[in-house]
Amino acid sequence: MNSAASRWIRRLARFAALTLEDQRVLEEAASTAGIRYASHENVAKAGESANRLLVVLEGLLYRYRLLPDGRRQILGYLLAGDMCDPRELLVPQVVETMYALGPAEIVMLSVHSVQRLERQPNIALAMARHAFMQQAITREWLINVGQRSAFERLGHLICEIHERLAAVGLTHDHAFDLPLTQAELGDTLALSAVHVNRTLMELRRLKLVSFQNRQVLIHDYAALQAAAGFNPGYLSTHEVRQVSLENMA
Amino acid sequence: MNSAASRWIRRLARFAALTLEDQRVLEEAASTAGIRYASHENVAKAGESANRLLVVLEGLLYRYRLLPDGRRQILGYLLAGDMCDPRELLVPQVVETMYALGPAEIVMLSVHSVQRLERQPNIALAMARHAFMQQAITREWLINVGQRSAFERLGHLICEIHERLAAVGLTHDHAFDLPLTQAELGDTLALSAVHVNRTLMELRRLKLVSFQNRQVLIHDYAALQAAAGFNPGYLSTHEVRQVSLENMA
DNA sequence: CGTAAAATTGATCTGTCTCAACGTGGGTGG
DNA sequence: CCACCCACGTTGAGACAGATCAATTTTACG
Repeated sequence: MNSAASRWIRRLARFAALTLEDQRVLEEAASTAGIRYASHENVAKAGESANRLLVVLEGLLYRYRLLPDGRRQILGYLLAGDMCDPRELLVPQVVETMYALGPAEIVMLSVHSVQRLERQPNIALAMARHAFMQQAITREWLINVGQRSAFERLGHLICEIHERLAAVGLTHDHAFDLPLTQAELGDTLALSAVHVNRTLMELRRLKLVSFQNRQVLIHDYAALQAAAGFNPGYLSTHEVRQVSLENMA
Repeated sequence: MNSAASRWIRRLARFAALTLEDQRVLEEAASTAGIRYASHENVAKAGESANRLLVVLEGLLYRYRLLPDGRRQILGYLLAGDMCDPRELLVPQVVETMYALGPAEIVMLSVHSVQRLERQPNIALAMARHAFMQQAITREWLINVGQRSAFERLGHLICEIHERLAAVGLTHDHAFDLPLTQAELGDTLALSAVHVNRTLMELRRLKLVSFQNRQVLIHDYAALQAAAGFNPGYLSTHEVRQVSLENMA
């Protein structure tokens, strides 16, 4: 299974068991709708009518909000395999926020196409759980920005991205590509670019992570997780085996 | 219409037109499931199995997360008429976070009961849109905590709560009850209680808002909204008339 | 009334921001 | 193929919003 829809299927399969038929339907949806390649451009602007649902096959998009005076907050990433919440189609008039990106391969599903997908119970369940996880991520970010120090924030974000990319096979031995600027990391974590820089150096100095040439290299994942207070539970909604095991101990 | 379910119905009606039959079904769901009254207590703890859906008929609950060292972030409020996202029932094992409250009147809907509700298309739509709005609120909070000053944050939160309470008839001429402690406001806005206090006094000094005896009094709503950069668009998912009008101008 | 929680006030400290300069690498046009 | 350039990263110094610590007053309530 190495088609364009491969990562998408792989991501959804983490949230519900998908039959071969389900997978075929997903492949078809991905190929029917036009594939678009975009680079450093807004994909969907706030205020447009929301009649297409975005799926990311390759690359990284993010959603952000600009305040009148230029301050910016990045609200979430869509990594390869991620898709928007089907509920966005229930709000006819406006996309609440905007998207931008590095080079990426995306699919815009029509309302009709989404309806067909939702007729497959497993797919519907997987999409709902995936959307639910994205909500959990937003909450985690709120905790991050609200309560954690710059050091913890950055470490936590790196752990999260690592887990999410690992789930679709985009990490190789605790290393992965991250085409983000330090300024963009700053707008994600509500830190100045300067302070992101200093914090990254601190992480490197402590031999936890290095980030150079858009490549993240985690040297000591356990220590990083501990230092950042990272707990991956919120990223998987049904693999709760660890928790159950703990409860039995 | 002044039953216990009144505010709930009123809230949902903002997101989709409800027939009399729909309203009857909601009333029934609210009365069938046991009504519980709780005060300063956790309603649902993280880790419990998620087999009931919470509806708030009266009072104020909030969802929070505690970090190991005692830091706390409040993640969202459930005001009178609000309910949890039906998707929470799709994650069988754990409630991701916890709830706590002031005195409140709540309903715990069974899975069965929720399924019956979702068989009514209008209700299903209203619930989905309501849940979608709650997501939008979380994103707005992320922007709040990430980008805005203490002064703006507090003003923004007050505006938001005012709008949400007004939607269910719990404001009287720009005044409303808010049974929150300054420390709780701090944990909501990621500020120390001391600084919340000082900021509240600043708001009062500027004749924008006063907050005394758990009563909020907005003296100049227009000026407050302007000072806080508040735009209520994210609270209503289908009343987009203003935007349309702007677009035509 | 008494007592504990909440609000208020003052003094001091600090994480992070801002401003400003400088280094660096990769793409582009001459 | 070189020279320039511009976005990005790095470094230093100083400033400030908000935290922390520590009283003191006020309010809610049994």
